[in-house]
Parts: sequence; C-alpha cells; structure tokens
Amino acid sequence: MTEIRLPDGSIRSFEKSVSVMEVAMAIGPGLARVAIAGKVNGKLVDVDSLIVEDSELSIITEKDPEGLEVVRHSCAHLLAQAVKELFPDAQVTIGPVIEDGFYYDFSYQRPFTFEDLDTIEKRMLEISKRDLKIRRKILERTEAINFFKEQGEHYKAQIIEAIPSTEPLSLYSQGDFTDLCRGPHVPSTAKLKVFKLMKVAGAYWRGDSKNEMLQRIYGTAWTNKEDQKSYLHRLEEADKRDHRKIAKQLGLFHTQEEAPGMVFWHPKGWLLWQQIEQYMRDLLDKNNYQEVRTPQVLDKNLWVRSGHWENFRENMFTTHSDEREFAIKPMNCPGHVQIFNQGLRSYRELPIRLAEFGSCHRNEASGALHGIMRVRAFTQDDAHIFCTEEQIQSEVVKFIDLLKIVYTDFGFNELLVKLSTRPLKRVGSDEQWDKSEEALEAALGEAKLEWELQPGEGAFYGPKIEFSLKDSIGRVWQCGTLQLDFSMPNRLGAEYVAEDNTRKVPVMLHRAILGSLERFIGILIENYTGAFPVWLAPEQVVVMNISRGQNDYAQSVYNRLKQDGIRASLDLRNEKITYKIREHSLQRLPYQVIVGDEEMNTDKISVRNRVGVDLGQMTVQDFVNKLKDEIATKK
RNA sequence: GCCCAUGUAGCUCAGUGGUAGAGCACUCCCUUGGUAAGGGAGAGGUCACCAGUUCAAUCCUGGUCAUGGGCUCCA
Repeated sequence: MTEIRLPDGSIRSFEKSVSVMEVAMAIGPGLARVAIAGKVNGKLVDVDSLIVEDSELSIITEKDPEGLEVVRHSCAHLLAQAVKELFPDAQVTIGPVIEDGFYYDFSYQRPFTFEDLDTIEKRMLEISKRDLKIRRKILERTEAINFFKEQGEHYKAQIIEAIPSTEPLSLYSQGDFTDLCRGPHVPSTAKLKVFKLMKVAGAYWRGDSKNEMLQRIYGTAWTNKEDQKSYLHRLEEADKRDHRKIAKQLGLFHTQEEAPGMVFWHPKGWLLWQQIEQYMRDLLDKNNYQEVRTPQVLDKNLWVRSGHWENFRENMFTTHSDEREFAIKPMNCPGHVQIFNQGLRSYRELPIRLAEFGSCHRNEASGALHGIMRVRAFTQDDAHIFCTEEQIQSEVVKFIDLLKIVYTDFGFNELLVKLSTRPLKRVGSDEQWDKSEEALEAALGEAKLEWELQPGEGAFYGPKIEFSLKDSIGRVWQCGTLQLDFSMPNRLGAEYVAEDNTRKVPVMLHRAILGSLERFIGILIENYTGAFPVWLAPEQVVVMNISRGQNDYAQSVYNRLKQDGIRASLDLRNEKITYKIREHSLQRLPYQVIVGDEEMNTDKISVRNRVGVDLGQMTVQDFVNKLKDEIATKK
C-alpha cells in the first residue's frame, strides 16, 4: 500500500509503487496530459519516476514556476541535440537554466554564427515535432565515463569525474541523443514548443579564463507564446531605456576613444549630477557626517600599508615622479584614515563620520566597461565611520535608516539586502571576522530587514551588507553597501584614547548609498526613461513665444522663473509653436510654458506638461508655487 | 584580458574594388504661424587608425584602438 498525499490534503492509496504519471492519470486524464514533472516530498522528479513509499506529491504542470524551469532545462537539451545533429564534431558541456531561459556551452572548432542559430532553431522545432520520449537511466560511474569518452565527449567525462562518488549518475536520452543530467525533464520533446535562440557568446570552461573558450548559445523558453511575446517586448522596452541612447538624445554626457571608461559630462548631465550631489550633501550634513576631500594620488607606500597593493594592485593606475612610485586612488578609505590620524582622538569624539564625494580610478578590464554603469573613473558618495565596537550596531542601523530615505526620495520603493561573509583572499584574523560578521547580523536583526546570505563574497578587509533597489521595470541594481573593517585602521595606525585611558583601534565602516554617482545616474536615466521628476530635471521649464510680438514678454517670464530659482530656458526661435513643442517634448522637459498675445495681455502663461496635457492659463507666481511644491515633495 | 559582432556627415542609418548617399540636425532666405515636424537654398565626410594585396581600397587581408553582447546562475 502506498499512500500519496496531494496538495489539497486528500490522500490516494495505491496497491504498490506508483509513478507520478499514474497518480496524475488517477486524478484525471486532463492533468496527465499537462503533467511535466512531479514534486515528491519537496523534490522534483520525472513523471515516470516511481514512488515507493508514502509521500507527498504535487503534479507539476506548465502553470507552476518549477514547470517552467523544467521546460527550460529540457530546451537546453533540445538545443544540444540539435547542435549534435548538425555539428557532430561539437562537444557538449553544460546547459543550465537561467533567468528567462537557458544556455548551453559547446566546444567547437569555430564560433557559431547567427545563420547557425537560425538553422539550429529550426532543427530544434523539428526534433520537438518528432515527439521523442525522454528517458532517464542510472549508470555506474566508470560505465558513464566510458560511455561519454567513446562518444568523444571529454568534457562530460570530466564533469562526471568531479561529481562526488556518493551521488547516482543519471543520463537522459531522447532519440539518439544522451546527456548526463540531474534532471528532471519533460516527458517528451513535444512539450517544448515556445523557445527562441537569442545570442551566441564566448564563455570559459568553468568560468576560468585559463580554460578553453567555449561557444555559448543563449535561448529563451516559455510555456506559451504570449509569455514569450511579452518577454521579447520587455527586452525591447529595456532597450528603449538604454542610458547611453537617452544620454545622447538629451545631451547629458559623452565618452570617446581617448578616455575609455571615463565620462565627459555636458552641462545638462552635470546639472543632474549636481542635484543629486547637493541632495546627498544636505542629507549627510543633517545626519552628522563631515565632508572632506583627500588627494587623488598617494605614495605607493601607503597602499602597501593599507593592503591594497597586495590585494587590489591589478586594478590600480600607477604613476611616478622622480624616483617615487604613486598610485591613483581606487578607494577613499586610506585617505580618510589619514585625516582621522591627525591629532590624538578621544573616545568622546566617536563616532566620527567622514564623507567624501570621492573621485576614484580603477583599471577595470577593458571588456568589463559598460556605458556609465561600469567605468574606470567614478565618484562615490563615500563615507567612513570611525567608531567603537559597541557603536557598530547603532551606526549600521542609522545608516540603513538614511539609505531608506534616499532610495524613497529617488522613487525606489523596494529594498533587497544581502550579507556577504569572509572571502578566501583576505586580511585580518578569524576572530576579527567572527566578531564583525556577528555585529552586522545583529544590526540587520535590529533594523528588521530580511536578508540573504552570500558566503565568501565579502571584501578582503571585512564582511559587507549590500543593498539593492528595484527599478520601474523590475530590474535589480545593487547600489548601497556597508563594509565593516577591523583591519585597515590597525594597518594604518588609527587609534583613540579609550575611557580607561588605553589606546584602542577604532572600527571603520565603509559605506555608500548611491554607490558610484555615474552608475546611479545611469540607473536613474533608465528608471525614468530620461523623463526625470522636476526636482532632478536639468531643465525644468522652457518658455516659448508664439510669435515675434511676444519676445519681450516671454523674456520677462523667463527672467521671473530664473529669479525664483527655476531651471528655465527660453526658446524664441523663428519656428512654429508645434515644432517647438515637439522638440521640447522629445527632450522630456517636465513643463512647457507658452506665451502668445492672450497671455501677454493678461500677464499670464499657458502651461503644458510632459505628457501633453494643457494645464491652462495661470500666473507666473502660481506656476512657481506649483513647481516649488513638486520640487519639495520630489514628485 | 578572452570570444564574437560593430565602427560611413553632429545624430540615425543606406551603400560600392573606380576617392560616397538619405532623413533629421546645422547655416542663410521666405514664412510670425496657438499645443508633437511650414517652405526653399546651402554647407558638411582622410568612410575609426596603421600596414598589406591591387593599376586602383571606405569595401579584400592583417594588426591596433574603441564600442556593444558574453565570460563564478557548475551534470
């Protein structure tokens, strides 16, 4: 007797062992038709796998998130099969599920082309139509290795050798194609109908640049056409938001060959930057930070002492003068410690919070650069808090409070938190790491945040908390960070006089809310598609005349707006009003002010907003009040 | 850094082994027009850079630089 408990709580009994599919049949033929996999006691299995003891079972269909994953995984196999049929010399390696799809890495003598992708995709459809049953079997280790070696699949053999001998080795076959795989898979290739190959790219075997470069084919897969369509649509929408494209259209900044990874900020882009910087400056001041400024170039010796020379050297630009070697700062922390070190500090002064809009340079790999999201010269909203161990928790909590305010003000309402612990390459003793990791956990608890653990992802000098935000189309961006450092203050000789008159080393918290201003602005551009809220918009209002007769009046309106601190511009060009409206609309200006004879005669203005709504006539003062209200509330 | 793709006017992009074209933008002229493109004329390019092949290279070949997509989501 085998008792199967279903998700609705009902129990079905079977004479003996029963397969997932048999249970589905027993429930109903409709369910059996759409069954893709089963979840037995929380573990995903194939539909033909046998249940030998009393278990909890849910039948997984296309409607379940797990079902979609299984479909994607099977699509990866379908891709591999198609490639093997078309290019028998290609060796298969791995083919996992990723967000929105899957990929498969192949070893092949030449890169795949877009034409190949087309051919492969057609073959995949064809194989899908063949309705090949997908079958699982378990093999002995040596048997499996020999099987793949005979097939010339040396990567697969390597993979097996790396699998712990305690685990069973399962193989999946569909037609003539067999792949090593943990599974589960859909019961037949016919279940795979909605997929699309997206791109080819090089990828190192096991992600290590010392290994062979494999050919990776990316695909997307869905359980129905509508989902795929909406996914492709989302990609298009994201593409429209591309900060590089919008920045060009709006004249915010540019980059050029002579300065790879560095940004030329244009007047409008710099205005946007300044809004953000000034906003942060005010907030930091209110929260008892003190702003400082430290040198760009510092003697190599200091970087040796700080540990950067050993741990970060490959990312540092260096220079020299006479016989001395210098490095351009990749981080602000050593500089801030130098300020802390001036004079004898008392515990009474702590915490000391030193902030800097610190301009840093890091020599990122050329292939890592990306628009202004990943650059070599960037500015952080950086600060270092020097405090006692007892103060850590409250400082972390205060920081989190501040960070929440900032994200909300910029229009981001969802916060994701990760705690990263000690990496392999690190400085400091294990005791220090224990202590610092515990302190961060405690603070997160106090701030009542949900968080995720990332073991081994900490900085070399301490554990860290990473704060990510979600943008208007659901993309996640990691921006804020808080890193605990028990090590650098000691290395750089920072100390204070404690209450008991002994000398103690302060704890240092590295922290940023926006991260890199460059990247944050990139995120803002994409989040708002360049249509910034009034408080951020580089140009808030344009004043336009209908015709020449109102030139002086338009000029006076413009002057009044400027007097009131509104970022206005004046467009008196000899063009039709429709033409001007179109141009400024494309520039995403929040408001357009139109003045013709009517307005001139009544000393009013006509106001039009960004989405084309005519707000009617009003006085300049009323308009200014409206704008000031929107600026103050950051709408 | 590595793999692939791309680099033509300010922008977006066509195009060809015989030294290049469109639209928009720009300049000038006409037009002074009430809520997303009025009309005309003109100017503008060492076809990323450096070599090579060729009678001839923007186009073919090689290299360099830059940009874009990937490169720790392990059977």
